[in-house]
Amino acid sequence: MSRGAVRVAVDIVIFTLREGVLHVLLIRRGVPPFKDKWALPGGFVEEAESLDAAALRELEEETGVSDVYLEQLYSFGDPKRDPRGRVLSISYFALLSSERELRSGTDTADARWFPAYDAPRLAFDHRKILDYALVRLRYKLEWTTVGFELLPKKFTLTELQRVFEAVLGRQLDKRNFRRKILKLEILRALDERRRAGVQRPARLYMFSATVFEKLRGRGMIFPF
Amino acid sequence: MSRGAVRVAVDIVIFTLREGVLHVLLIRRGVPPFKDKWALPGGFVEEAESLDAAALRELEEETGVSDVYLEQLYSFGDPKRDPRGRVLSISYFALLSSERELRSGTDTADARWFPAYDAPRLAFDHRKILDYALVRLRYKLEWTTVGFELLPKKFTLTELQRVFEAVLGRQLDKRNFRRKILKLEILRALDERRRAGVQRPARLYMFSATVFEKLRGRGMIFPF
DNA sequence: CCAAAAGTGTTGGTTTTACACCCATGG
DNA sequence: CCATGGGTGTAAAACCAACACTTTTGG
Repeated sequence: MSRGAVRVAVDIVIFTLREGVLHVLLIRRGVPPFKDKWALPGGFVEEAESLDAAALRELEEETGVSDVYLEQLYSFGDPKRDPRGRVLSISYFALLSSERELRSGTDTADARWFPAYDAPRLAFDHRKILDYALVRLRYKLEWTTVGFELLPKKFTLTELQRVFEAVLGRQLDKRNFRRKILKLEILRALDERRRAGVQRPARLYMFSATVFEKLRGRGMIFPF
Repeated sequence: MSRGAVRVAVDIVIFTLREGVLHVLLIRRGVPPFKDKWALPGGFVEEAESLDAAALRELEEETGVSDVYLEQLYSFGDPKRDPRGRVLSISYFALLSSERELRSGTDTADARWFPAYDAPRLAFDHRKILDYALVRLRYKLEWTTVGFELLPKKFTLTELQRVFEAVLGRQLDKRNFRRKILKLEILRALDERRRAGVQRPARLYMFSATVFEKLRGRGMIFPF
């Protein structure tokens, strides 16, 4: 093995919202090391594959979805992080909108959604990776538009507020939240409403990507 | 070569301030590929070395300094980014305080400081790395205390303002800047003054790390 | 007394926070 | 008519941006 030659894996922190709670997808390892322990989904980077491509491929393999929000997080390179030998982990985080239906095989005994703020012990240094992803997600939520990635295309303002609350872990004032979001002018109010039970139907909105650049100009998009 | 085995390099964007202008250290490559072209300092990660340790080692080799601000930036893994074969680049950025004296050998024909916003063509994908580092530095400057890393321990408010102006690339209002910085309560005013020419001597300040946690609590420290 | 940079306050506009009630709907 | 979540405004405080003159020093 020549100088600097190591194996490179991608590990993905896949977030979604279920019943208003932020969840993360974990896989139960079938082989040592850490057999039967929960771990982040991931795998080795192939020969001629970019890191992003490897992350997308793993994501597709685990969940059956493509075309999702995916962003590189951090690279973990402690020589002892994997007992099998030197494995570099390039971590990513992904956001799945809650409407997405995942391949069967997700959410079985060996692949389950866990509340992100209440995950079990994890293999390797995956706890560190998860914590890092949570920090990043919280910050990006407030400074970028990633929040929308956790929702279906059409959503109500209350649903959007629930996303913010689930990620930030605190309650927000309904009036202030709405004022702030609407002032950004990044939502398109639709003529549709959603009947969601016995109460007054809520207006639906869409994220309006055409004004994305507006925000960038105002320094509101965080370029990481 | 087993699946996923690649060589791993660290490349470091080393910033400093010279005469009020943000500079970056570049190395002229002595061997192919890109012989005689300017490139970011860097090198391969050793067998049993963490990524951070590799970056620190390279930094020390190039500049002779240790104990500097260093932070991982991003990992670039395009399979074609290095014509010699697959080389993953873990990029870092470092901030050197302007008082630091560097090893001789820095700032020679083969290692030179260039204005960061006016660097020559770079080898590999190093231009992308540099651009990324500049974006990151600008953001961190406004949301964290990294700005102090570019200054000596004791500095005047005007010097601090020059750092902000050099990085952000725009003029700031002296009164507003001072008010804002002082309100953070992260500076300790010293009893010393600096005589810097014919004019009125300026009060010296130190960064007061003991109040760092205050800022964190107020969400003012950006955790990347 | 001149040149040079240090130092210092006010005002108007915008943003943020805290806070409570009526509305539309289905059962 | 009741239960449920949808929807709306206002006032006080904090924050931000624009703006100009006096002070201290050395020569």
